[in-house]
Amino acid sequence: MSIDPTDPRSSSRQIADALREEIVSGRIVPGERLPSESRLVETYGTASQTVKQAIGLLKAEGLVEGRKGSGVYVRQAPVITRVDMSRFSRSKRAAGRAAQQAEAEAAGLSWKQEVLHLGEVPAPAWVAELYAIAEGDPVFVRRRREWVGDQPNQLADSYYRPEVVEGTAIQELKTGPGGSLARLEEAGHRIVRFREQLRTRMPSPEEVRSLRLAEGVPVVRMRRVTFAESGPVEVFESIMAGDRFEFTYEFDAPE
Amino acid sequence: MSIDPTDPRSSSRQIADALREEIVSGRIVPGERLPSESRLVETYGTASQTVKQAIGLLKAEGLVEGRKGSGVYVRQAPVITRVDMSRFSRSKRAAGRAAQQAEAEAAGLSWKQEVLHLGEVPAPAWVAELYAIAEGDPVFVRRRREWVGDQPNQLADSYYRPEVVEGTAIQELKTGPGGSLARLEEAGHRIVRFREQLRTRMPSPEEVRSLRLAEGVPVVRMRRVTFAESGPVEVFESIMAGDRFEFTYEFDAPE
DNA sequence: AAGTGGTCTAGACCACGAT
DNA sequence: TCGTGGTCTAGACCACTTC
Repeated sequence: MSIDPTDPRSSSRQIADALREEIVSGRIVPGERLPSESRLVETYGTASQTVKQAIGLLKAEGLVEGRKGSGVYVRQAPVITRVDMSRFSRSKRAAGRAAQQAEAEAAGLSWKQEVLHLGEVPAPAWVAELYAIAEGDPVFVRRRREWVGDQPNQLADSYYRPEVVEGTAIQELKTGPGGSLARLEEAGHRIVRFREQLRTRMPSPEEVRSLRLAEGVPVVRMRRVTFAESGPVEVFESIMAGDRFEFTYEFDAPE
Repeated sequence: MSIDPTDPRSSSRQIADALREEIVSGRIVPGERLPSESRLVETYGTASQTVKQAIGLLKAEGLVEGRKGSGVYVRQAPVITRVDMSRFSRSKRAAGRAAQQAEAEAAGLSWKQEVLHLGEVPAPAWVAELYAIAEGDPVFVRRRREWVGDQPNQLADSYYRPEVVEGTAIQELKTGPGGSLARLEEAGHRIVRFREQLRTRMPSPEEVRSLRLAEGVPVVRMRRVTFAESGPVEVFESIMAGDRFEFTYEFDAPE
């Protein structure tokens, strides 16, 4: 229970490893407090900075989180939103409320979308490419933040060609029953196909703030293209809290 | 170009934000060195620890990496492996070499798999559930590490029911042309469907070592079930370097 | 040999939470 | 009021790279 100077691992690493072992073995359970910094300084006989660094390693792994004035706690597993292909089914759309909303409410959690921006912006390069327009050409964007319970879950941007959303509720605060896809279909764009692309990375400080991310939590960037028979009708990008989503895709063996 | 004590941001945060701005604006390009710590101490008039902490923030974001004895450098964008559903196509399998290998070599990079373990192990709970056997029942596992160029890319485990792989090359170091799926089909298990599940999180220290991950790089955990008509014939789990993969799925609009 | 980042010491002060 | 983590100071030593 003390630092071994012959160990090739640094002191802070030895302390971090010992604490991690306490956590993964279940001796300190999620929600429980770690020994206080001063306690750990006594235990290991190092400077307080060394203990702080050890705890910093565990924070960066997403294992613990500090609450100032209170202590360092083992993080609880968050509620996970399971995302799969069925969320776009026409039948769910017909049922009115958005699939994600129904899912959250079934789990006893509230669900809401907060509209952050609504209007025309210059098309980013990747959006322009998909719509075969020039970068900077005007596109209509719906930018919103989704909440599940009292936590922001994702920052989502939907881009449309202006002529496609002209006169539809997609330009309004509320898109109405069935959401934007229902409105697109009403406007004659029969939805036939989706393409989703996923990446992960650490968040920017701005994203940390906006999604209230704990330290050591990555984000997923999802980009989606929604195709009607005529071509892409919706281009979507979302930054999602990496610890609150799981993605499932199922497909037949291709020839 | 100095610390503003009236700014609500901490000193280290102000320094980190200033350096990040230099990076995202392109004034310091990928591969280039940040000003040295002592230089930054002069510039900002803080203690060296404060500069170290600022740089620590940028490391945790995956923006920069330290090379000891040399400096702190802006990270280069790594080579990205694009993973999509076509990698399982029967025609590619028939062509012999694994799809990922062909892709890497087309990009001028070597590709190899290093077999880490081969043999029976007690089934983890999630594997047992998929195979409808008891946790701890024996399953045959192929554990390997995949390299693209000189970098390890993923740690992959494939689990099989022992009677399925009995007498096949799946039990050997080399599974032969077309890989394990080709062998399963030869053994009469016609592959009909796949289900993939993705999550992201920060890596354990063990994973950092094994995948040679830089600080601030998350991992993706992919789980896959491969179905024959009779049911699951391969259960797969991979820990993938989050900065070296992009996942694409395409599917028809479900009813 | 000089410069670099990585780690550590031994303190200090502050804002905040719990009591 | 006291304990807590978060931030900072002003150094030190080491391993390593570069020259």
